[in-house]
Amino acid sequence: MSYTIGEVVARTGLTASTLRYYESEKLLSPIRRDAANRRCYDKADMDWLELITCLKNTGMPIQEIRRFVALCGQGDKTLAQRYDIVLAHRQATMARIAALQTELLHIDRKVAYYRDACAAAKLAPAQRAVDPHCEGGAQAT
Amino acid sequence: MSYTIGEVVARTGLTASTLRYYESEKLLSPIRRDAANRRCYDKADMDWLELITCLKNTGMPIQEIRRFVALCGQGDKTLAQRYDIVLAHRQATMARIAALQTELLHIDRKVAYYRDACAAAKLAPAQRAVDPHCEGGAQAT
DNA sequence: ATACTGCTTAAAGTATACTTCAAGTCAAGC
DNA sequence: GCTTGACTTGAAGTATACTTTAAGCAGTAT
Repeated sequence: MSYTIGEVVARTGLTASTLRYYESEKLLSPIRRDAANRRCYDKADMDWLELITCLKNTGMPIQEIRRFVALCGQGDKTLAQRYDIVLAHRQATMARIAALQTELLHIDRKVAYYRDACAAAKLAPAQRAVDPHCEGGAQAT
Repeated sequence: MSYTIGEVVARTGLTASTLRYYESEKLLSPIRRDAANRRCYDKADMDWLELITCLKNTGMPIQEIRRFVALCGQGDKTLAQRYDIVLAHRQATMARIAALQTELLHIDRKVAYYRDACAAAKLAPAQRAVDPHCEGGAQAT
């Protein structure tokens, strides 16, 4: 069983151009073709796509994904290298999550600030200074 | 008390070019200059930089940061709009964290797979098939 | 005086990741 | 037979976010 590029578009949300681009960039091995030279994506291709999407979504650049995929094509002698890559990528992803959580606290403070400021503005309209480039007089940044 | 662009570079880790770029893109209001036309960043500028960096790090595009900053310069009449922006951005950031955590599970499985595969390869070297573009025969993607 | 360091500008260049375009092929439906 | 729609290609174009370049100025060290 296999899928046309249109079906893969429908299933993955990627565009056909992106799928061809990934193939041209060797993120995917050359996709099998039917008699009319149209791409036939099989289950294994879909699995690769899912992995590529995961790595891409977690911030791995195309170049490094390509490097990883290339190592996968070279057999068991590259297992250790691939292990190093996924391990480092897990660390990077955890670090990214932790960083976002820290930044989220900053954003939370902004949300609280504006919630209060909006409430105050409704109670006392036109009572506040207009300070160019600053959200208010005594703001906690 | 204020800082030269070099001091800001040292404190923030941004480059001088980036600082000038942010100013030219109106993410910062025009920075005050000394007698020799050199930029003097004051505490308020540093606070803005921190906020901009937070928004940028959490994936807000320059264009939207500029829009937010512009609203900040228009006084209390834009408080509600600014509240909407930071609220939406908090949602987006939480969604991003959740998505990363889901992807992390996928990566964790890869790490476990390679850990085992490396161990197995050491015990039984050269016993495994070389399958182009696939990490092994019975792999759980 | 001169060289050096740190800053200034506008404009052009770069990296990443696609996206769009133009022209063409193929199979199916009318 | 002819149109339509989904696909094909290589090449050029786009968006974002900077970075680099070239030329020059101000203040300090020798």
